[in-house]
Amino acid sequence: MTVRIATWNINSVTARLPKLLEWLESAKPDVLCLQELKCAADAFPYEEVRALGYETEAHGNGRWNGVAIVSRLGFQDVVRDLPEQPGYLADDALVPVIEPRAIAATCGPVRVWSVYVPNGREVGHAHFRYKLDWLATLRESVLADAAGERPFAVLGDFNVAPTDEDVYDLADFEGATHVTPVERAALAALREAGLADVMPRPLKYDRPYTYWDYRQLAFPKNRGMRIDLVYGNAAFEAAVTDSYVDREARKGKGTSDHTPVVVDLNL
DNA sequence: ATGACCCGTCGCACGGGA
Repeated sequence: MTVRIATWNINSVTARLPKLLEWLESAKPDVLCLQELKCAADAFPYEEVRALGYETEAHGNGRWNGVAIVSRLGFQDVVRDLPEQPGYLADDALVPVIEPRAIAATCGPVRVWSVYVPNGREVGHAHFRYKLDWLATLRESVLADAAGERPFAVLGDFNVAPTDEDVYDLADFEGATHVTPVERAALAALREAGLADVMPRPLKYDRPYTYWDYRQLAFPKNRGMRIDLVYGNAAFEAAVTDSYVDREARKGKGTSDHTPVVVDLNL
């Protein structure tokens, strides 16, 4: 069977609902991993998505973060949060908060995690340490599936550009997060656990960027970053027939600042 | 063409995004 899997940081599923429905109808993914829902799980537009033939497992608590898996292949073994997922201790908080940044499910022949890795804010910030801890915990969480025979992938907004080629101008990122050796080492540790970076085709220009800032004409100027990634195990990678970044979804008004990454599989 | 930030919020600016 052919299976189409995609990931999209949608930057508010409420604000993006017309775009989401339009994209589901045109791209027809079998499984779509979403990040940055910015809504509570019970506020997800389940009915509108169901009308197009999809069920949803959502994990969110309101204002920030939030992840979901939308599937027309059903759900088994849904897991919310990474096992041992670290929380974030904000400056004015007494206890760390476990944020809704990860959800896993088996959909038909494939198991996926939809992840929204912490941003890190600034190198040296407590949020940066949180980001590294979070990625290390992600690695521990996927070891068994990564080594398994079943097609498996981690999809989402990793908030790390894996190589210098994955940002429009390295000089603009001097001292910034998303490109540091320690963040990239955390991705390398995921690959060493048995996951491969499934590289998508760009549909225009030479690099498959997935994010362009809203400001300063970043999209028309193609000042982008590749930070939305698909990390698949050997069985997943062997089944890939195509992968591309759907930059069309970034055009016009009322879009997310990220655009979907699509992977086609023959299983 | 894709055009100079956008999201949610007990807001009337601000934190967060990257």
